[in-house]
Amino acid sequence: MLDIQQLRNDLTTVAANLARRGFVLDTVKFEQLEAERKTIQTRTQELQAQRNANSKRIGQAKAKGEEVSAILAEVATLSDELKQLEAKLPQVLQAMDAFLALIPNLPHDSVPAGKSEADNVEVRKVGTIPNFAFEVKDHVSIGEGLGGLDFETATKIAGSRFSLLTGQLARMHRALAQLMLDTHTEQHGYTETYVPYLVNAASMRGTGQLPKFEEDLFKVPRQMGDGEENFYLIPTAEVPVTNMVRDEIVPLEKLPLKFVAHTPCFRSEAGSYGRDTRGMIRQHQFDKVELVQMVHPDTSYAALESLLGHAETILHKLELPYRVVKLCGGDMGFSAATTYDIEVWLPAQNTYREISSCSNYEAFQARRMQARFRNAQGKPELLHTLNGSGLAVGRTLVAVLENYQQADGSVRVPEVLRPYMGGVTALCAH
RNA sequence: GGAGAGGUGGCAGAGCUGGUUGAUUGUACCUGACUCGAAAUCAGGCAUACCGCAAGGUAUCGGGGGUUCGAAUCCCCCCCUCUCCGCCA
Repeated sequence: MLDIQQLRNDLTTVAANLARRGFVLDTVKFEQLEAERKTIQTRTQELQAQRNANSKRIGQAKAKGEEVSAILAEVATLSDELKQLEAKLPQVLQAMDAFLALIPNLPHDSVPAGKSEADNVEVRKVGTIPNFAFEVKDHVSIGEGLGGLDFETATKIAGSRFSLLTGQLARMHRALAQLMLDTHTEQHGYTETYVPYLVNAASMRGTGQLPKFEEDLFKVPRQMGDGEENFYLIPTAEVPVTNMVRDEIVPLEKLPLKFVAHTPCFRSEAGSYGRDTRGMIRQHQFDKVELVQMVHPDTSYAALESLLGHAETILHKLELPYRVVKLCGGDMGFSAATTYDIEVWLPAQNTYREISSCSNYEAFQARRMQARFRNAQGKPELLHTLNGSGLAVGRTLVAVLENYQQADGSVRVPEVLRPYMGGVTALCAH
């Protein structure tokens, strides 16, 4: 959610900035809503003031035992118009709210111009792309060859876009998550958290998934008293973790807050039919270790760089080649002001694929959530929120399988992972 | 699932026989006085959002609806928390 003051004060600049990410702001509609709101609100408050004053007089008169019917008659003349306006005002305010809720965040000045993935800017390349003296296989062939990756059975159990890991692959998957959690808690100062995987609509609104992206979410209907309300399966741990501070005022000395959570993520992947249908790149369910920070506004860009570094550390440790790209305006997510993607090298695809996305949301989420801190002057002020994958566990497994594959179909276990896998040095078919 | 208690400002905690109560008080916090300095003490300030150049106004006492000229206070529905019983990984 953008600051409505900013829209009121400098609509053309806001519109121009939003255009940088390919969003066309309907300024006419905004001004219409704003004008309507203003007249109705002003008039309503005027009438309310009159009514309140009269009511007060009635109270005082009654206390003295005086006659009040004259004042009552006076109040009665207000009530019709007031009732109408009081009914209308919330409608206008809601319309404005709905309008604001669909406006994406303003891109930071440093965000490159561009429309799509193709316009993203490479920040750095790290590691050496491996040369294979044999024909590389993709993770599906490798996994099925090893016997631990079974899409057929997953499809029987659930459907397409699910996977089933068994034995040594399941263990490696777990080992990767452990490595990530241990690294972030022990070396990067994050607090480990265990969170709900089903959340309410208010939380989804807080981080920006609702109202605009409901079709991307899995919904779980739930009987609530007379009506029905939904639970939503989390598409990322960002949602429950960031919402920890919703409607909170964090004491200044507690900042920055840094949390890490390992959770499954559920995405309906509506609209991505036909994309990445082979393998475990794009699934309805996948595990991710997520880094979340809530920080003082002055430090959020420094925090973004360090958070990005924390995610990169995992790839260093696993010795996987990757690159960092800065997303252009047109490729950024709805709520982000700046996003870096980390893309890992996948030999079978002969390209880099996203394995992490690290963003600074500035106050965009905090404003929706009313997540604040008490500043040095003692006044509540909006926090800045950030998050990034550190990393997507399933895709990391894919990257390890493909980058560490050997001619005989076995897969070497990265050095750092071995302590988490009982000292096993290679995965072999048996 | 059954029975009861409760949800008020950063925190604690009044008010709840409807009227000058946006809300007593304590505490925390800020400013000033005193002090070499601090503590203690004293004086003042101290919720949020919105409208307004300002004066000032409006809204908000878990959420929603209702009664009323007027609701933190009365009525209805819902959510949440706590205690006891039952059930259960």
